[in-house]
Amino acid sequence: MARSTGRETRPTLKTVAAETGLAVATVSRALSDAPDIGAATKARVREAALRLGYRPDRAAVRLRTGRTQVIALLLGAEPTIMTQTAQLIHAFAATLRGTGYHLVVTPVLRGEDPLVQVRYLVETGSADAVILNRIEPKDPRVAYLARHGMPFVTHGRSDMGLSHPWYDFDNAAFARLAVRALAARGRRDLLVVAPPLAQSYARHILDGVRAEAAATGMGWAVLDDATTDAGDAEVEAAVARRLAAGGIDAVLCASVSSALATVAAVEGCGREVGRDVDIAAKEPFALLGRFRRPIIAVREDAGAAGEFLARAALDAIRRPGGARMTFLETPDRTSLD
Amino acid sequence: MARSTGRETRPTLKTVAAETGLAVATVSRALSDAPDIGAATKARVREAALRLGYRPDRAAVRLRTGRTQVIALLLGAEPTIMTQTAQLIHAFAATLRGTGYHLVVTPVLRGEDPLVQVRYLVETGSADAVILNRIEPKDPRVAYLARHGMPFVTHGRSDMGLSHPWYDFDNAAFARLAVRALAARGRRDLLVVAPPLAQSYARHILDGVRAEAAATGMGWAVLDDATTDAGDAEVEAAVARRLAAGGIDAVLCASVSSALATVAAVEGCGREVGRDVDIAAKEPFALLGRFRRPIIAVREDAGAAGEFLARAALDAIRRPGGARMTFLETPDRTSLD
DNA sequence: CCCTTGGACTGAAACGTTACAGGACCTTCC
DNA sequence: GGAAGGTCCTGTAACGTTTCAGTCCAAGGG
Repeated sequence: MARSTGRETRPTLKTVAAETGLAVATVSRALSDAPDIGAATKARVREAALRLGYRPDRAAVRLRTGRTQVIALLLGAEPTIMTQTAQLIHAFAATLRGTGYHLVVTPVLRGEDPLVQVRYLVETGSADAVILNRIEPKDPRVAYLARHGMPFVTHGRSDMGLSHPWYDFDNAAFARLAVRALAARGRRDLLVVAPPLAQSYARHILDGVRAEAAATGMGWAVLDDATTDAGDAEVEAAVARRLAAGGIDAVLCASVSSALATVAAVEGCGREVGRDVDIAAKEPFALLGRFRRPIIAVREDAGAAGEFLARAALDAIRRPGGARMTFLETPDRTSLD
Repeated sequence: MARSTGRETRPTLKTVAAETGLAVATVSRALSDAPDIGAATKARVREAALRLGYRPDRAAVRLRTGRTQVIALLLGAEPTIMTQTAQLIHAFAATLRGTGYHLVVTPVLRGEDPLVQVRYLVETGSADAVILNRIEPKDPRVAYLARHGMPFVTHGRSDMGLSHPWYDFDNAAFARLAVRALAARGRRDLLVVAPPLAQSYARHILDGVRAEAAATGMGWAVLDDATTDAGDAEVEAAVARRLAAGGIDAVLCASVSSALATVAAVEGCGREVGRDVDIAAKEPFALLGRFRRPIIAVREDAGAAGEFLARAALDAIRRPGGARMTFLETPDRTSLD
């Protein structure tokens, strides 16, 4: 029974102008709180706008001012476990509610040049700011966006010496917590399953491990770079080799998937998680930690990242030049679940 | 060193018109392949547009035509495990790439009237179509969108007798697969941990259980509605009570979180998963299945949902009235991992 | 030879805003 | 009394499209 009610046109500035007997320009300036409009007039206009249910037309504003009121979030091609992403998107969008900004999400297609998205955004000017969800070691998108003066914020810190707001999980703190927990269980020989060392976050993990290992007297070794970049099967095989070689009673994993691969490796060698070997891992939900509790889980709060990045993006838009000089500190939300 | 290069204005219809010596209107009509433009002219215009890198201004198109080129995805308040959501968003956005449509994501804020989002979208006309990610039993948003003639598509089927495209995981097939697998392991007495029966998908699960239980001679019971709607702790307690009462050797769970709660309950009673009790659950990743393999996991492919919903939304936009009459069938992507 | 027909193109208006250059009108001050 | 300066408001011109109503010209029919 959805009947379209003929003349059901939504109110514009013109409607409000007619209602108040003022000029369209006056109404516009009154609503944007311009200095040269009388207080009484402003109040009158605001009342009428509210009463009529006036809402500025985004397309018209965008056409006239060039401001898109859009923040674009660029997703990676295909992360293994995507709960962080969902949490991040959710928190990001929630933070944007009520600010007048909309969140547009775009993924990199597999096999696609990662620059096409940012080029599109810059060339068509279809966003006021860009969020790069995950950045690669020498991510060309960072340089491109900086060069073209597009405000942007990254999840993960950039290694390119550019100053822009970023948010990063405190990987060093994660590693310290994990090592401490493993040491508390009496473990003495740690294997670190980290991403390739070229990635800055791998270095932060190692910094944390180094510090806490020294403090607790734990011995440690890192799994070969090449293998950890490959699939879970590679990781499982590599870990199994190390275990077979002996002298390992603890493993620290940077992701849920490598933790699961490690579990498989441990069991493949006929050992038992929690008895012969302890595993510590980073994960977004209390998933591993709840499961029979054999894995020590450190929670990565992607919601905090989303909220932080949203605020940073709004900031970057509002202060086009200056604010981009500030490095924003990583809030330490790391906690042992 | 980001220097703004003075006159760096992007090409418009006017630019192309000047280049080709034609009128702006002609260029516009040529590019939109209107019938009353000569073939030679069209070719000439297209060549020039391509060469100059012309891209229509979305704001201008939107202002003029009312078409927003936006599809809005409405997220629920705060799902427990959000990997499905990420997968869905990813696939959805990927499918939209190259269609000219952008994906805007909005969450319901906690405690907020679920209608405010759809009202906003309808009143400001800021989307051409809406996707409701998860719908409630008598979701008021469905009625609202239908009443206001906004094209929409739902994830999960609606129980309101309205015809619109939807996508749903085949819960009956999931239940059949799960029961069959449990029966194959020699289990005889099943407890079904499902969402409140008012939700249509719970009914589909029970349909599947009923059919396969009859076929395999499995006995079964459903966990109290009220408790499954509550948190994981409630579920754990309720399952523990049932287990203590005896006669249960299998549990079927509709979600990862309830599966984990069930594991906790089983262990809390001093029993062992895989030995005394088998658990089957639905999950988006091969997570539970890989973990020591005590849980029978049925994979829910949210990526397929995202792709399907994106196509359905585009369809609904293109054929405003007609296509909305067709119910779209659920592709059976259910598989045992 | 004129009139119609149709094909190929054009001019101008409109979509809803914002920004710029004024224009009333009232004080204030010399 | 008139100039100067404020305050508060208005008209108009864009922004880049699409669309509607023509215009122009060649071909074809009578």
